[in-house]
Amino acid sequence: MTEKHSKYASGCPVAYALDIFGDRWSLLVIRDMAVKGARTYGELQNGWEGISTNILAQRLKQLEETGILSKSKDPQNGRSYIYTLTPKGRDLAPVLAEIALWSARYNKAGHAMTGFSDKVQADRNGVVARIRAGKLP
Amino acid sequence: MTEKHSKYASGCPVAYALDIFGDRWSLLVIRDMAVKGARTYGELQNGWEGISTNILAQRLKQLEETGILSKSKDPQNGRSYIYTLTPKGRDLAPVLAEIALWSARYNKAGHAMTGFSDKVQADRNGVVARIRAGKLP
DNA sequence: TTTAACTACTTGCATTTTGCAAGTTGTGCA
DNA sequence: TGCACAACTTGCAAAATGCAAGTAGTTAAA
Repeated sequence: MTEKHSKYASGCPVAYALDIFGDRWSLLVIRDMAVKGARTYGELQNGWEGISTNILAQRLKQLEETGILSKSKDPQNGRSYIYTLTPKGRDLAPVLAEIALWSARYNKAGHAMTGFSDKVQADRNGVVARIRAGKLP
Repeated sequence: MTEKHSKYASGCPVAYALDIFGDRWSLLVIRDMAVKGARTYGELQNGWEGISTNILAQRLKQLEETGILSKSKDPQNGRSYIYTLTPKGRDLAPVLAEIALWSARYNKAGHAMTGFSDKVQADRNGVVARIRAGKLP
């Protein structure tokens, strides 16, 4: 990471948020943790389409620095770490939910993965509440 | 533009959305149009912190291609064009609103600009409805 | 108790994207 | 006819990204 983020801070709430997750991968990392329950580096890396390992490491570091997630040693497995969303990270649930609703409306092509869109369409508030509580949607 | 978007399409709704506005500037362009009523190239360029002119042109083109906005000649001024959000673009209002709510909660530093956060906090659904209707929040 | 395998990264380098400054095109106005 | 405005385009340097390979600490097997 060369920059410390917040190059563009302007006081605008949208700009503040985009400073933190306004890139290609950050929200996907958050989604994988919130929606799919990914907790380790390996789960995040092999979870999907394919983020480069160096970019994943960089994003995890940034997201930790900005308080979206925290990192701790796995008590069960000494060679593994566990990444967990903080309340600040889990509170992005409504953002994920609204994005999913929007995509469900306009992406007529296949909606695959976890059926997250379906869940949100069926019970948006329940999904948000569960993620906020640290549970799977 | 070198890429035609959708490099990462995976069927996931979040990934679909990020293909369209998952970068540093797209959502800020949409915000300026939806929240601040920006309609011309010049208004978008001088609106804020400073997007490069070539990047702005590229983003407008991509957003037009993906159906978020449309471009037409200004009947009042032959040397100007008018950019307008489509329904697909205006339907991003809930995403903007939730981002603003999240930022209002976690960005203790100054919230400036239009007071969008305040409006959303006071009347989220009203703000969303007005943007969806093509009006200012 | 060496050896292999796992897990989480780093490093180097080529490619792509971004940002900045300057230039171009097509009106409209004096 | 000349100048200014509005919307871009172009060229190039800087930064971010992607890919492949390598490193470090830990565990588990031989």
